[in-house]
Amino acid sequence: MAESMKGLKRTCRLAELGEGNVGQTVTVMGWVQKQRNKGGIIFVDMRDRSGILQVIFEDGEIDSEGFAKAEKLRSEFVIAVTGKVTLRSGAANENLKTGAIEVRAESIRILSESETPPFPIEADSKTKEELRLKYRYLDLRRPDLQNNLMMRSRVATLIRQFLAEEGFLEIETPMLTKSTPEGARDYLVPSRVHPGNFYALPQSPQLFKQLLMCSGYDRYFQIARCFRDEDLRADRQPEFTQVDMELSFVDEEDVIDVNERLLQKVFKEVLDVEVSLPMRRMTWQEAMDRFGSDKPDLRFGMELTDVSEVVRGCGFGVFTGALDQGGSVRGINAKGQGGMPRKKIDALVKFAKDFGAKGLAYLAVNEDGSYKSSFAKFMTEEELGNLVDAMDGQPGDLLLFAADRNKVVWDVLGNLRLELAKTLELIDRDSFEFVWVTEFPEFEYSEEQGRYVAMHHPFTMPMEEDIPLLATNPEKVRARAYDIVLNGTELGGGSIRIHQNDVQEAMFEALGFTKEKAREQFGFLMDAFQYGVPPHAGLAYGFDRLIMLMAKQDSIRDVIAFPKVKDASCLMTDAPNVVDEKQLEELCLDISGTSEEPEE
RNA sequence: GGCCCAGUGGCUCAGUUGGUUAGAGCGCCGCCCUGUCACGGCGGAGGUCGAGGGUUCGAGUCCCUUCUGGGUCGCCA
Repeated sequence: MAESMKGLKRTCRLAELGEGNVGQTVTVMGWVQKQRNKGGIIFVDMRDRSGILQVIFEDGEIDSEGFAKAEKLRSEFVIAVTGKVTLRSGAANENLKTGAIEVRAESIRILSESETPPFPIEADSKTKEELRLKYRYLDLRRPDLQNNLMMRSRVATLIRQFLAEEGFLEIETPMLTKSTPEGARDYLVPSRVHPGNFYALPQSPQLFKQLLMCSGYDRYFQIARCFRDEDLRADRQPEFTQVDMELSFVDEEDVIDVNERLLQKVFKEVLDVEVSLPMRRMTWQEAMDRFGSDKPDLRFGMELTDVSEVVRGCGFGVFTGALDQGGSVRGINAKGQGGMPRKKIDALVKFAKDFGAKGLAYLAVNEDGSYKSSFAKFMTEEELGNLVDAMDGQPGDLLLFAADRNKVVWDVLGNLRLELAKTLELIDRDSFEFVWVTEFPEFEYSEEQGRYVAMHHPFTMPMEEDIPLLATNPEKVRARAYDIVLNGTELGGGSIRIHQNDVQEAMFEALGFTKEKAREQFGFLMDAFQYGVPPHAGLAYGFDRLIMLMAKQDSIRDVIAFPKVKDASCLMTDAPNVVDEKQLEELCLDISGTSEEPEE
């Protein structure tokens, strides 16, 4: 039986009470975490988003009707209790923020009863995510998710506050916009008024924010929802949130400066973590050479070493073959892992193959200075010695080598480095290592499309000295693009934008766009640039990833209220789902070719 | 689309070389208990072993297919 809360007003949240409130009469409301009935005395732990508070019902102190209600309380009932805050006469509970006090109930109302929940509502849940997502509204009651979402709100507020103080304007851009086939797949929305035509949900507000610069808004930001119809990962959802910004009359240093101060403030105020400025920077080339990744995790070492010159001309065909093809031979030194059993090494080889390696050469330096190696027989003692020296191999070390095209070598060793760090527990979970990665390549070659595609996007300004290479040597062009990387995760990225027509045309040409195609897709932007465009630049953060890292979670699902699962469906709402025939007719959509329909 | 992992009472798990009636902890239900807070005591209910097929005298266990969820590669300008 649900009672009304008429005439009652909640005094405060549960865990906002403390020893300073002793003696006050309060009215508290919340969920029953746990009822402990000792016979003539009943303890009830109440829970809300602030925490836990113990309420005590003592026979005689509360009337018999009230005591009877307390007896029937079960987990997740919603109750209102009026009573006096007192110091506990029994032992304090040191595990509880409110552990020194309790509320002695004088009256109680059961505002809502509850079925037994399908899984316990508690921190550090061991329940399968599948079930928790089906009952997400219950999962969201758990303290860890509540803390994550409260942190998320706090960070969003701080970002708004900081950027407003820095002169940024928060401006919204459309959700229903135009499909741009470059990049990720779009989510499409059929138009009823224009049968056969589609809006696209934005992959990012990129073009609109550049137009806002054209319109003179100077400094814009938005906490924007973005959509990409690609497969999910632990850190990828089909809809996600960007902190998106764009600035006029600035260069890299201006963008980096304001963002470093933003991150410093957020980490200080939310986590009490001091981020020292300026943050480290490295070029893309350096990041790849040293860490095999454009988002290096700097919490540990184990850097890559290029041994191409050391092994050139040696007897091992795998090494020399890679060099002959224009590739490289690089290695990492797993310090002290020389005793790694063969089985584990084989697992590493398999791991490497998953990233495109044809194999993984290894050499263990035994304690007596001899070698155990998959390739020693192909090389002379001297060649081996030089190689081990180049890798700083000491007795007890395990040296791992990849030989292939640079891209494969980086990919393999970069991932191997992360894998080893994880299994060898080299990573300090409490440290936050920021780094700006700069001077990305402007293009990468797409085998699938048989042309160069923009690594960032087609409006990214090339480095001035590389502009002449656009037409002749696109793969050598470096972009004025920068990523902010935290602990091996790409937190955000941005670039200086092209604001000159001739450069933009050269870009489109390098990308294989015809004038017509460029006009068709980006005509409005090109037109806008005819009417006075300020030099501008910007950056966008993956907000979910930022919160995930700050909250020390492994998946952005843990910092998103209602996330989707791997196949982009929602276990709670069952979206996406079939729609009425009538809706399809209005949209002139014929789905008879699909086979997803239930059979019977 | 490929590869890997998982699926056994409400939850988390155990279950041997295939062999009686599939177990445990927590939760749930009932009774008892006036200082508990992982409360305690006594009693009890609750299982198509994800689904389908196959091998076998016999399948939770072996084989095939499939579903669900997770990780990852491809993909994600």
